[in-house]
Amino acid sequence: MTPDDFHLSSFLPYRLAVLSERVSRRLSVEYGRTHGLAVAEWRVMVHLLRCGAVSVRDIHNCVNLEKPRVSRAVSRLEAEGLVQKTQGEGDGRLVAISLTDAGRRALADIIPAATQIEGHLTGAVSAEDLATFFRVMERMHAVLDDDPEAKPRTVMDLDRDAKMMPSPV
Amino acid sequence: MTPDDFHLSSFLPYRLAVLSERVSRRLSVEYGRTHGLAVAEWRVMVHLLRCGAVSVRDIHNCVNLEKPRVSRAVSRLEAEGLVQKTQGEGDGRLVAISLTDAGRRALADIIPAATQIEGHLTGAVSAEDLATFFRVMERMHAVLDDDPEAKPRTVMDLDRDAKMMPSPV
DNA sequence: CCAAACTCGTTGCATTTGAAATGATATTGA
DNA sequence: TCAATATCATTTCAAATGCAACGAGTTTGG
Repeated sequence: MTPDDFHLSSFLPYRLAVLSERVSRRLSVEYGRTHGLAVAEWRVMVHLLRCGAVSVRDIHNCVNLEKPRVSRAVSRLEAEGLVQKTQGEGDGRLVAISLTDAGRRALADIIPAATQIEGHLTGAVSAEDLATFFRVMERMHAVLDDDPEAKPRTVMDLDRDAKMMPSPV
Repeated sequence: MTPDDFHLSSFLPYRLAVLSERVSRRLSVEYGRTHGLAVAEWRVMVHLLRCGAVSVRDIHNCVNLEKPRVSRAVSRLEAEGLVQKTQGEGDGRLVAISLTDAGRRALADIIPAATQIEGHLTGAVSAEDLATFFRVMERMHAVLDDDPEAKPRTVMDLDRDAKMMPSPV
């Protein structure tokens, strides 16, 4: 365990960061060039497509973005007419955020391109290896779930992955 | 391929980003709390441990950090006495950056802890699955290598991973 | 009924960030 | 030789980031 044997390029956290950042950048070239979106805005819009009118807090709890970041992303999207904010029904604090038609059109444009990029990446490996890949990712998440020093997963990520886990009693 | 079927939580780039960020954060709790280091500083130091006295450009080319970020990380490390800068020998532009004894001591302290965290993550899966995991990562990198829109890999990452690839003619 | 405690979205503020510009040095080519 | 070009590290500057604080609204408990 000599420190001298330690290589950054074979260190798991580093390798994850490098691949993730590279993939993320490649993707943002796509929706950045075509619609001027940044990562936060992309995540917000995709979430809205599935969940309709939701609050800032809800988005924050689902797509791994800090609250101020969601708030500002929504503001930008509203300024570009891709999203609309309406005062919440019962609770006066909540804001109901939803896609506009223009927003839906933008997504209809971007999602196929995003899916295609994902397809290029996943298409290079067998279905079996890909399944193993995601299983390993889930195992690592599970390790972090048990680590009090790690930040908890969002409900959404947990629910999604938990479906593949043995039911926790 | 209806856009409505699109789930963020099963989208590869998103999943990579979430896991990577979670792992990275967990790790930085470690070296942040014990030695006040940020990610950039950590990467710089680890690189110096292996490569001795090198230039800013060299670090930039190896550890996936923008040049200004390396420059600032080095300044901070120098201010804390973990690193020293000396004027390059032949070329007056270059700066030779190297670890101080205090820097080596700090690494001797941090690396075992970092390795342990990595071990927790990798220990949760079989060696075979882990090998598949890394192989899939390399395949995805290879896809991006062929994509003109993607940012090229650093020499170091490329060399490391290329070793596992069929020799390119 | 109302004050304390909580939750919501936003904003202030200090820090970080990266692209482009800068100043200094090296290299090239005429 | 010496201008033009290239490379190196740093700095500038505008934008992004995230923690903490805030004001507004809601719930709770006495």
